[in-house]
Amino acid sequence: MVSERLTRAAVAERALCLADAEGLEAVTIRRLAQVLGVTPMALYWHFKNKDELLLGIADHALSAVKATRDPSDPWQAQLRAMVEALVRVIREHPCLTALLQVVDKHQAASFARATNDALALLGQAGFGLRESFWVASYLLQGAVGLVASEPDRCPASLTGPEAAEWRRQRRLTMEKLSPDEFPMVVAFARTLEDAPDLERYYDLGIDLLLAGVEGVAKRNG
Amino acid sequence: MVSERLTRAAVAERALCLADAEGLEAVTIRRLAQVLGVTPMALYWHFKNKDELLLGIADHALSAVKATRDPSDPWQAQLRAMVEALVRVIREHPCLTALLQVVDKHQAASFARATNDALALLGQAGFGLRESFWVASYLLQGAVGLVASEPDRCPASLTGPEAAEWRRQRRLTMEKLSPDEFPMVVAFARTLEDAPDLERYYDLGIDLLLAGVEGVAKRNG
DNA sequence: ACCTGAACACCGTTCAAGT
DNA sequence: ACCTGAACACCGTTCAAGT
Repeated sequence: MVSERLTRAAVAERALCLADAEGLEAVTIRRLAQVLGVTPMALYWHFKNKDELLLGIADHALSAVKATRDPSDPWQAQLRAMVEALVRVIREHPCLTALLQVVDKHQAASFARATNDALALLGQAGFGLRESFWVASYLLQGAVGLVASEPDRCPASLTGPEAAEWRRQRRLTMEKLSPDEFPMVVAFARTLEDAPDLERYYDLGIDLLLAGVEGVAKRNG
Repeated sequence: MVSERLTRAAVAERALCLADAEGLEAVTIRRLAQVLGVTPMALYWHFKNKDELLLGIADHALSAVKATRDPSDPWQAQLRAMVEALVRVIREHPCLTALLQVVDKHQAASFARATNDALALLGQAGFGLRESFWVASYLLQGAVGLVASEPDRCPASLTGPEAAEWRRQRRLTMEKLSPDEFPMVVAFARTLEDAPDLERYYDLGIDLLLAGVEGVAKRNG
């Protein structure tokens, strides 16, 4: 690998690619150093330890969250635009699902930015500060959960044919369950033959998240 | 440690305790073997590898999910009872938040049981099979997310005083953000002085989850 | 059937040293 | 300021061997 001068940003960018391609567990100090054409210990100059490196990757990835929303729109529409922007970025960088569970997100500037916008909007919706923060967490976790539970998602480390086999095995284990004990699951397994409509999945998911906020907001206001 | 004869269940139980007390990362084959008073390789007789061990722990913990619900109640009430039962168990075993992200849940019998019940109920609510499964995923991820984002939650590895210091540091980093750029976050940080009302947090969270399902169901029906 | 001992290829991290 | 080399205490896992 080419070994130019390292930068925090360059290291984070490479690590992000590696994590999206092969899963977060592929991002080891030693492996990443090898990809960067450098000694493992070189990374410790730019990041205090592995936790800080992971935080740097998350911060780097989350900085791409940009909601195009019209401040004159009602808060519901603006909130939806924010959630859609968030889901879009997490779909582009699936390693964020693992990353956001592992790192202390509140230390990332890009996360503070998004939280701040959400808090402002939820204030308009009639929530107090504490409630707003809880609702914002619900939305973030929901967005992460949607991508993590995306139909047919398999470990990032698998190649194309391996992934197909993985899905087949998954369907088979569900189909082989006792039809007396688990009739609904067995019936559902049969629907897995056809590829799922991902856009419908995400539309429903985002609807669920926002309908939750709107339902609770109405009750409050 | 006492070294009686090992069982799959006994190993899973011990591992669950260790994971809840010190975090899932404390559950290594070697560490667990030491706690059980046995050689690391002994565990490989009962579990094919570490993934299967983690699945066993999750299955063991999830088997405690028992919703007391009245079949004559409307589906909304029954669904709420199920979500409440799920949240209760995850709160009792916080390592489930990490565990359920890592393992292939659909291979766990106790998970199939809960999924089957949820699918039946969501059918009553007017959802098709595929949609029901997506909604069930939303609820599961939501329950996990609620516990994972519980206010003031800190790494399980920290002891009492360490946890307090961790929370103090966390509040300080948020308070020190630029009040011009992040006014809402800085204002929120000040509310962190008082201990949060966890029951209000979980009530709101569960309301959000169910309001989402009810809102989308109404639109469909 | 159930468990051990030794070995292998990995980790993250520290510390002294080089330029 | 930026990076290297050697070393330490950890991992999961295999394989042959013991009872």
